[in-house]
Amino acid sequence: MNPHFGRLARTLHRCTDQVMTAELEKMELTAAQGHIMGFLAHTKHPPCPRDIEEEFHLSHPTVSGILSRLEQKDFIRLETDPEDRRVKRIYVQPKGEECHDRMHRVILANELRMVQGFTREEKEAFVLLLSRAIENMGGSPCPQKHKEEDNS
Amino acid sequence: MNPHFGRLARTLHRCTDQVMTAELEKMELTAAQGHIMGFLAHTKHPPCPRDIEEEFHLSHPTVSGILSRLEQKDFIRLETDPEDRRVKRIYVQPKGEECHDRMHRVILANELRMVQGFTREEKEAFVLLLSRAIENMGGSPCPQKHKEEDNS
DNA sequence: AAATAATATGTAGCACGCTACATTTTTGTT
DNA sequence: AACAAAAATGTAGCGTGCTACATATTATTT
Repeated sequence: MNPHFGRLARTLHRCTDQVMTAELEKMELTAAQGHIMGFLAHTKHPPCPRDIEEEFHLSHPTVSGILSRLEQKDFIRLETDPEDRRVKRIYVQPKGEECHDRMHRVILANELRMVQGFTREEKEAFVLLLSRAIENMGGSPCPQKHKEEDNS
Repeated sequence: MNPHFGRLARTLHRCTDQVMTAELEKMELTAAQGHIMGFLAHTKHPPCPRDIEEEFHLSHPTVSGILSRLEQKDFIRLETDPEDRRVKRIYVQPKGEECHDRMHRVILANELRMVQGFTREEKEAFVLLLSRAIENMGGSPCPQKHKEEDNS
């Protein structure tokens, strides 16, 4: 019998995604946008789209789309870096700052809800099993770009 | 410090999805389409789109889209049920039958790959943890309708 | 210095997931 | 029988994910 791990992973993802999106609706944010805003809350130096790609293992067109929607809604502003005119810097706007706290609470609440009733050992096991499964499936969907290796 | 269960679930889903899609490419199928073809291989009575929705916990427009793409590519044929003209019956076409074996092998291979190196206990634990997490997040993204009696 | 490679981003086009609304057909009520 | 509710599917529109190709800028080689 096959336990359909793939299907379980997909279902879990979609459940959390929809719960999250529903809770963020009042903030005019989707789950994907919310996660990125959550990440932006902790960064000191304004990151570039590339940083988001690596943090979330997303392709650059995906990141590009989410960021431009966030910019349209005035959560962030994108500006070309004068130091290196290839990269754009992501500046969180006042509207973005305002939602950081709620954002964080929603993300945390969802994490807690997901492993509700799990013992500490089960949580740890879950993380490990998920990570190993991800590793088995090739790690990251979008290939790591410049991983500097020692080619002697 | 949160272990980002949500992010792990999403990453795992996307990894498996992409691996699967890559392997099915030569069959002109995507992962989503392949899973549905795999399901159709086991059904005796021609199912309706509604059955797919429940089996995979998908919304009906999603199923509708995938099925029409499968029909366009001649893997299946959709026909109105004369008994109840609201429902459509899904008939697997020759082209669909042909790929069942390969389909099955690819799905199985991916399941095995995902839990490669897992002990039997770990696999069982993984299924349980995933299922419990899904349950915590509300079970199924699309609300279960009503269960149907088996009268065949 | 000029050509080439690498890097960051933009755009087009598609699959798939959703909600919301519309349509058709059956079923249930009155 | 007429009307309303339920059920299955269709359609529109959007967000998110991808690949493939294009562009701009910087870094490297020659």
